[in-house]
Amino acid sequence: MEKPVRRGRATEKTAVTISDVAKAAGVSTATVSRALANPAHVRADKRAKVLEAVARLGYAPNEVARTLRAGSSRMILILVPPHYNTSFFSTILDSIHNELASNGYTMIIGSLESPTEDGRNLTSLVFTRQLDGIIVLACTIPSRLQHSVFDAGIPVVSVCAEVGGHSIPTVVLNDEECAVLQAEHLISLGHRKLMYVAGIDGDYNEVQRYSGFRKTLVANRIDPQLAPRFQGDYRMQSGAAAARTFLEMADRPTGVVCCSDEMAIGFIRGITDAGLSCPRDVSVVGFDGIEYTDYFEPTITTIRQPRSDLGSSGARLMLRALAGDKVPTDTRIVLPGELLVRRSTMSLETESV
Amino acid sequence: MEKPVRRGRATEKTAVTISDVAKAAGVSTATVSRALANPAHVRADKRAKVLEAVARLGYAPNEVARTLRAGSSRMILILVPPHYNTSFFSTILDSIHNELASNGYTMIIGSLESPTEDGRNLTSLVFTRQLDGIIVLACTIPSRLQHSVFDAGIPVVSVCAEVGGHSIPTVVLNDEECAVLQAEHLISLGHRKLMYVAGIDGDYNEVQRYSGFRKTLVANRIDPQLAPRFQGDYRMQSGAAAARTFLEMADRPTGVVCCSDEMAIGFIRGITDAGLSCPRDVSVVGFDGIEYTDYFEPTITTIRQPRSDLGSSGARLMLRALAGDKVPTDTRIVLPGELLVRRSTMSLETESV
DNA sequence: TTGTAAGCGTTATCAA
DNA sequence: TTGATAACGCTTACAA
Repeated sequence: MEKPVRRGRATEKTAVTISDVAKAAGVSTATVSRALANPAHVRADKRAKVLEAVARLGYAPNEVARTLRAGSSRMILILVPPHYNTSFFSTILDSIHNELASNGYTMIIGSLESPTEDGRNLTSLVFTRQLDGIIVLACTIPSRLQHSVFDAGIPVVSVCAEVGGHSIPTVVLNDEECAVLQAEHLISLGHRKLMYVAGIDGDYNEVQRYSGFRKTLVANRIDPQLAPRFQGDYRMQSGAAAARTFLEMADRPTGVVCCSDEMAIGFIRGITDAGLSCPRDVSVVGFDGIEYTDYFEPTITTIRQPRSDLGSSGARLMLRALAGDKVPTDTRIVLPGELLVRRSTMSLETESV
Repeated sequence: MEKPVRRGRATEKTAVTISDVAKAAGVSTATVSRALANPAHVRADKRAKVLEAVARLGYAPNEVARTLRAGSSRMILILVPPHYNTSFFSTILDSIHNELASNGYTMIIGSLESPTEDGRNLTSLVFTRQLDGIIVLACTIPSRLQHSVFDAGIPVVSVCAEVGGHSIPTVVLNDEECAVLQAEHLISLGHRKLMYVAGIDGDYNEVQRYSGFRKTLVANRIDPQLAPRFQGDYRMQSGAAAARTFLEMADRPTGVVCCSDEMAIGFIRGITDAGLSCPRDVSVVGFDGIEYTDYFEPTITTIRQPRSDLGSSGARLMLRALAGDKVPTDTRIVLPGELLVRRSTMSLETESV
C-alpha cells in the first residue's frame, strides 16, 4: 500500500477528524459516522467506544465536508426586508430560531439592506452555499433574486406577507380584518373624517390593509374618495411627512389610520410640533404593536400582531417541507391580530365638551 | 478507462459544475479554476473561452467544495448581543456588511438571543463551518463560548465594547468622556442632585460610563455617594422601573443620566404616568442616539454614537487581519461621541420661575 | 453489524 | 501556461 502523500496547503492547526476518532476507537470511519448519525445501527459497545473517543478528542464533525457529501447544509436562510424594524422582527426571528434550532437547523439572516446589496450576494449564497430552505420575512423579493430563489429547488416559505407572483406556503396576519378593526374603532368613537397613512405602495400588507380600511368606510356610509390617503413607507419619517400634509388640509380629518406604529409615532411627533395635540385634536391608530407604542406619549392604540406564532408557524411549515412532507403551495395559515386600545384615540364627543 | 459508477444519493437537480465548464470550453478543470481565481495566470484566449462557457452555462462555483478544499469560507460571523436594539445596531451591521462585501466576504449574524441558545450552536458554527473570522458586537461572551471562539485560531475583533479577559483588536466609543458630557450638561444647567440609571452590571460600556459620571461629580464637588445609582439593563422596562424607584425618593434628583436611550424613554414614561413632567420636574439624558429619541415627546437629549464609523472601522480591522497583516492585539480605535441637546433637559433656574 | 472505498466539487501540486 | 490528479473530511452503497 502506498503511503499517501500530503498535497495541498498545509493545515496550520490540524483539527480532529473522523479518522482520528476511528483510530482511537479502533473502528472504521464508517462506524464513527454511523454511531453519531444513526446510533441504533451500531452495536452498543462499539458505540460507547466511539463516543468516548469523540469526547476525549473533542471531535466535532466538519459541517462543510458533511454538506458537500450529503448535499444538505441544515442551514435555512431568513430573508429580512431592508431597514427592518427590530422592535418588530426580533421576536419573530427568535421564535423561528427556536423552532429550527431544536430540529438541528441553523438559521442565517440575509437582508437586502444596503444600497450595494443588489441581491447578487444573496443569489450566490442561495446557489452556492447549499442552503436547505428559505424563509421570506415580509419581503418583496426583487425579480432578479426571485429567479434564483425559486429555481434553487429548495423549499421556500413566506411569513408576514405573500410573495407576489409565486404561490408558496405562507403564514400571514388577517391584515384586512385588522384594518377593519382600526377604522371601526375610530368610527365607533364618532370619527367620520378619516385619513389613511399607507405603507409601501403595492406591498402585500399595504394592499390588504387599505382594502379593509375602504370597506369599513363604505360599510359605514362614508365615501372613501373623501378620505385622504398619504403614501408612506412604514418608517417614522414618512409619518412626520404625513403630518405635514395633514396640517395643510383645510378640512382636517379627526381620525388617522396608520399602516405601521412607526408612522403613527412620526405623525404624532409632526402634529405635536405644530402645536396640535393627540388625541385631543386628532386620534391616531398604529399597526404592529411594537414596544415603543406603550412608552410613547401618548401611548398608542394599535394592532398587536402575534409575532411568536407567526414565526414558529412559518418555521414549522419549513420543517415539514424539509422532512419531505409535500406542503401544498397554496397553504395559508392566517393568524388573528388584536386591537389594543390606548390613549392616542378618544371619542369625538368628548373633544367638543 | 473505467466508467465511474455513481454512488451516494442521486442529485435531484444536477447543478453546473466546474467540469461541465471545462468540457464546454475545451480545457481542464484546473484551467477553469485558475481563469476564475487567478486570471493573470491564464492565456487570454483560453480565459475568454472559459468566461464565455461560464456565462453560457450559468456556472457558479460551489462554495462548499471551495471551502472544504481551500480551508476558508470567506464568511465572517457577527456576534450580536441578546435582545439587541436594531434601531441602534442596524446601521453598524450595515456598514460592516458593506465593508466586508466589497472585499468578497459574506457576513452571517449569530446572536446569543434565545434561552435555548446557550452558545453551543455558535460553538459548533465556529468550529465546523470553517468561519474565517468573528466580529463581536457589544457582546459579553459567555466563558464557554470564549473558549471555542478564541481557540478556533481565526481573527477576532471587538466593536463597541472590550471583551473581558482577552486582548483583541477593538473599536470603541470614548464612553467615559461621553458620560462626562452627559453629566456636565446637566450640571451646567444647574442640576446638582443627579441620578444614574445603569446598564447591565459589569458590562464594559456601563463601567466606563459610570466612571465618567462619578468623575464629573467629583470634579464638580458633588459627592458621588449621594447620587443614587439604579441597576438597569439598557431596556425600556428597566427605565420604567428606575422611575418607580425615583418616585419613592424623599429628596428627588432633578437630573437623570441614563446609560441608554431606551431606559431614558422608559424613565420618562414612568414619571409621566405619575403626573410628573419631563423636563419641568426632571431633566433626563439618554445615550446612543437612536432615531426614536428624536420622535419621542419630549425629544431626548442624548449622546450620538458614530455608528457607521464604528462598524466600518471594525470591519477594516478584520480585513487587515484576514489579509495576513498582524494586527496587534492591543489595537484600540477610539471614536468620539457627540452630545445632542434636545428638549428632555432644561435649566433648573427656569423651573423655579 | 461492520469495513472498504467511491465520490461530493473544488483547489493546488507537480510534471510536462 | 497547461493538464492530470491528489487531497479536503465526510457519508453511504455495497460486500462481507
